[in-house]
Amino acid sequence: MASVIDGNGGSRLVVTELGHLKELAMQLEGHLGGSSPDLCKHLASQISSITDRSISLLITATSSSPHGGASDAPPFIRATTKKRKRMDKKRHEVRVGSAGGGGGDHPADDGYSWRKYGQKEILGAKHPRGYYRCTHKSSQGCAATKQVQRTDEDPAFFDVVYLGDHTCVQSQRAAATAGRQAAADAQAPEYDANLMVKTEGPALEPEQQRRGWEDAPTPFLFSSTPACLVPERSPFSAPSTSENWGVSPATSDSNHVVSFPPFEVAAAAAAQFEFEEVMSAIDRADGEFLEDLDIYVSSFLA
DNA sequence: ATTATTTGACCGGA
DNA sequence: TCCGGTCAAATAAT
Repeated sequence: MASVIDGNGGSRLVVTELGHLKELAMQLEGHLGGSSPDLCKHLASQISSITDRSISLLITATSSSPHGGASDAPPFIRATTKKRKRMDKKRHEVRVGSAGGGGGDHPADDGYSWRKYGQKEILGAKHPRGYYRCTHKSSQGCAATKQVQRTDEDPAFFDVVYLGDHTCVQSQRAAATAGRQAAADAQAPEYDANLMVKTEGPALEPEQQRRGWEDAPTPFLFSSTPACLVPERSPFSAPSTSENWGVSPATSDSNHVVSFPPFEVAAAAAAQFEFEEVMSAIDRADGEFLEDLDIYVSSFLA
């Protein structure tokens, strides 16, 4: 495969960059639990900028096609579309309390900016399901999507299902930043967040699935100190101070509910999810993706 | 003016 | 044909 790709300077560069990306990601993984959050941040930002570069390389390579022009879809796009269709999108399900802890009609903010594009009554469910996509879908082609549905049992809780990848670089930063800000701004004395996280990653290799805090059997409830969920552990969020998410050890026996800002939890979950996405995308990159790229490039040289 | 939400239409898969 | 996901025109918000 390298033979054909080598024929095109731009594509070869992308391949190099992807290799670099994977190397950095593995370094990052190695340092994740470690004692150097600054190094992690540095690695993460490097990954981010290299990804940007690769994307723009690909875009220019695709738009300045010698044949056909921009009118009809290139074979590369067609091939990938087919494959994307075949493979299941990753699904990440979270049960989270409503914003403000009370009976608000929105779930706790997860730091990403979403745009609602639909709502449906769901058979057998008491509440409609809202459909949201990333605000940067048009500007950056971000494919991330989420579905929000009020729980049947308790109207104070929502089931949020995240589908697909966040490819918008800026928003993951914004997630962490806005998150800390929101948590700091909110002076509501107490949130009740009953949180459940379930991740299914059909696109992941088995060996990749046991990485991070999602090792725990899923779904699961946090009934004590959520040490496995503190933001520090997530590669894309900066450390937050303890007063931002004070844990109340005194759990009302009602249901082992832990009190802490739902945002921090949602943001941490989102960041972890994001990291999984990046890792699997990178791993896919040197296999399937490069295969597609090779097909695409071949079509121009044939 | 632009950007977001609402809501019935539309479409594809089971 | 039914269900659920998305589109898009109308409408609201900023």
